[in-house]
Amino acid sequence: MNRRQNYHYGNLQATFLDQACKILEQDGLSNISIRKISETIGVSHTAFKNHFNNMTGLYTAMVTRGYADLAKMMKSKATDKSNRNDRRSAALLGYVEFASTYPALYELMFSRDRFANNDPSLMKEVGGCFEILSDVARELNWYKGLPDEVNGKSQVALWSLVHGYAQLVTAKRFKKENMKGLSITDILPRTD
Amino acid sequence: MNRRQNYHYGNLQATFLDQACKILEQDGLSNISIRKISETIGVSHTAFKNHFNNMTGLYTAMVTRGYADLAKMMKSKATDKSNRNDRRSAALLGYVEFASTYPALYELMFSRDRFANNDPSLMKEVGGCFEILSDVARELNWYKGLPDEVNGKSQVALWSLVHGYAQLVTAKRFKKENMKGLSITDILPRTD
DNA sequence: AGTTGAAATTTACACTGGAAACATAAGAGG
DNA sequence: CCTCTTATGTTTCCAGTGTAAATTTCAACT
Repeated sequence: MNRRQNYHYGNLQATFLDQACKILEQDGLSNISIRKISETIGVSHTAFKNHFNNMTGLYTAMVTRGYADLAKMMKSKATDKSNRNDRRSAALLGYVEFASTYPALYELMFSRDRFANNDPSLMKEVGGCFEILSDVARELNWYKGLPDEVNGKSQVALWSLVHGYAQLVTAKRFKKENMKGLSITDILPRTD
Repeated sequence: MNRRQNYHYGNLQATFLDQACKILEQDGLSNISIRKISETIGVSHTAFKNHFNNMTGLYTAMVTRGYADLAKMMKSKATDKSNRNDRRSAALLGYVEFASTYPALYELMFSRDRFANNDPSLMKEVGGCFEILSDVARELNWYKGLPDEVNGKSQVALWSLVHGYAQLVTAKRFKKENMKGLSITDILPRTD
């Protein structure tokens, strides 16, 4: 592994994916480039084509891993909590922390024309995140009058709220005086 | 105006801005290019430098106009409504309609490293949008226990909800069966 | 040992944004 | 009317981008 005496590299796929995510956060979504990534690894700028077909393919892989990590972040924050209330708070805090830690990747994950939206493994990871949020939404039990299983209002509302909050915070769109000590759990509608 | 017999164009600034927004929606945020815009206008690809210094300058102008139009859209939908309840619903529906009509511009408006976040005229327009939403939030009167003027919880919550909803809808992240006949006004928390 | 196929390189190309020097037009002031 | 100045476009050039095609390397299998 990783010897690279002369030619072949050894697991370039994983290395490239790692480095791509690193440079993405360093330089921002609009300044990332394949040649830069390749150069820092020490490999020709066309080597990635064997592993990711395209720039689109690379982006798709990055986004896929992003959603997987997002799900992990939500779960890991929730594991050591004892009661339900703390668990769902933890999941939401994990969501926002992910976006704050990897803002450029988060921006990529919700960009419109860079990656393959219909990629099967990506759809699976997105579904995983949606499941977690759906569980939280079910526990929150908004819109008591209607069965959530039918229309999914709560899921839509919760994901909208947490995604909007996460992106607006990372984009610094809120005034400072409005954000003092505020967190995502503070703006959830009351459930009583 | 617009004669362009030989050299000078005549209000190239406005023309360039219009065409840039048009091509942005046609080709998507990651496929826009100055040369393409200039070519369709019939002008050299460096002519825009006199009006917008940079690509960043052009993006900043586009985003500024985007926020201005967003405010207009919210206001125009609300004018012909008689009661307060309909007016705030209309503003929110206008917000979502803007994002749905100009999804690429909306994506640009919330991107992180393309335009000058601290541009004065941009900040003014952003402030205008925030004001409208703040008014709606005040009328919604969530979090009755606390004075909204102090901590701005309602403002943060409302903008998070409507922005998240708008972007997730335009990015087609929700399952179809969850969206049947659903609109932004349906997922507002109850105020009773 | 020879063959085969995956993995990486080299080369070439069309496209991008930007800098710099130049060309043109319009207006101001004599 | 003439010059000077300034704004506005053009030309030319350059570094940097992603991608396609041909080529080279190397590991693994018969």
